Amino acid sequence: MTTKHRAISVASVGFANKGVAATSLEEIARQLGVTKQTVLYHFGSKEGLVSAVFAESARALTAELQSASGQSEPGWPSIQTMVRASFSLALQRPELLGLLREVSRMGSPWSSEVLEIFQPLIDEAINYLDKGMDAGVFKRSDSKLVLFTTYAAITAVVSDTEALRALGLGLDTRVAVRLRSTVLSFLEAALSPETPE
Amino acid sequence: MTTKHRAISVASVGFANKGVAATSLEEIARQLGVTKQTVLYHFGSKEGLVSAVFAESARALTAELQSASGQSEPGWPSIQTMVRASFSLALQRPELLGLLREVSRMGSPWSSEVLEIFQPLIDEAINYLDKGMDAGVFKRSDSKLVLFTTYAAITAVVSDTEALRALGLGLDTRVAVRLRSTVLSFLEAALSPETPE
DNA sequence: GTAGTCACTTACCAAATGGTAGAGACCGTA
DNA sequence: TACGGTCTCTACCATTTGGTAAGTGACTAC
Repeated sequence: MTTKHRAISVASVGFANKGVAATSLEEIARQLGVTKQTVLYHFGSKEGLVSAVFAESARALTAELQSASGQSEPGWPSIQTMVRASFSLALQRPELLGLLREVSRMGSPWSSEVLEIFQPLIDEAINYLDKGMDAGVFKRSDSKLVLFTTYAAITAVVSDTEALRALGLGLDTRVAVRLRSTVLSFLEAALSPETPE
Repeated sequence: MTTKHRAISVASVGFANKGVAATSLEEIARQLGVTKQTVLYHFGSKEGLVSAVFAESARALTAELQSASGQSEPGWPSIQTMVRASFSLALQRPELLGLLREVSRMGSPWSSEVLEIFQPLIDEAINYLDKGMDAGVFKRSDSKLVLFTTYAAITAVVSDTEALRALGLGLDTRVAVRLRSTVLSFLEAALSPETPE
């Protein structure tokens, strides 16, 4: 892997965990085993590195979710598939969701730049839900806020780890599976037209 | 209001919105109309200011929620009361929830210091839910993760405003009410023993 | 063999940051 | 009037930050 690629990878983790402002070029360079100037050589400026990190992460994240979205039938099973994909992403590449949250943050200077990459995926999701509701496959509900709540719960599991710890839980596979069940129950209650029981 | 109090108030907003690292003493002082040294005089160091902000905010937040928790009967109505109180807090003092999330963040240096203030409130909530489940007032479910999901949804509304914007929503009263309904439906589905309908 | 490019270095620099030292203004008390 | 305490200021300081300039070695094309 080239230094440039490694730099993006290392910076992703730093930016996601501590935030962009609190992650210095020197710190990133040290982890790479090169000098700060080498990082600047590859990206021109810190802003250049930040853009590269966000662009690459957004690309990877959409690719991952996009590939999951085409895999199963419309209706409840495909929702399960998407949620499962999101949670396995949360465990395997937590920094992707961490960065998503960093950019979703109030007043983030990169939000417009990055979120427009996600716009198609978001629109697709909302459309999918709304059409499902029109067709009677899903119960009528507030699709945007159902999506937002799901987003919040999933990103929280990688970002709000201290809150999890305060509940006596750590971020591991078992907890992730339990939260996945909770989220799926929420979605089932919000979307399932029959009352199962 | 004294300069010290105003400093805490101004710093709260900065820390909640941009993060502690990205909010400088000079910036805070400028908003107060004093010099940086005046701020340092009152708190000794930036770390001192940070501690004061977190301590004061944690105190205000617990007080607010504590007072709501004693107001209504055990069971479903009291959950409604708590959720309503949280949402009105989100609209009226968003920085309190923003700071809570800042401290819940992975690897936050202040988490232990602050979250232990919340520990009694958290324990009380979990206990409340578990007892309700034992008594059959609530459906048996994963109380900790139900609480965590609710926390995630509520804090997201003040912190992930860019994500809300990407959904075509802004943070206003109407959206907050809609999200509150969504959260309450989730809780009702997770906790209500009878299947209403 | 030499010109050129790529990846990286050392040597600096200006600005911003948190922090210290000391002095002046105000205020109640003796 | 003098005194101690509180609050704020000006004047510095050391460190860290992102960034520039210039150079070195390796590898390639002609």
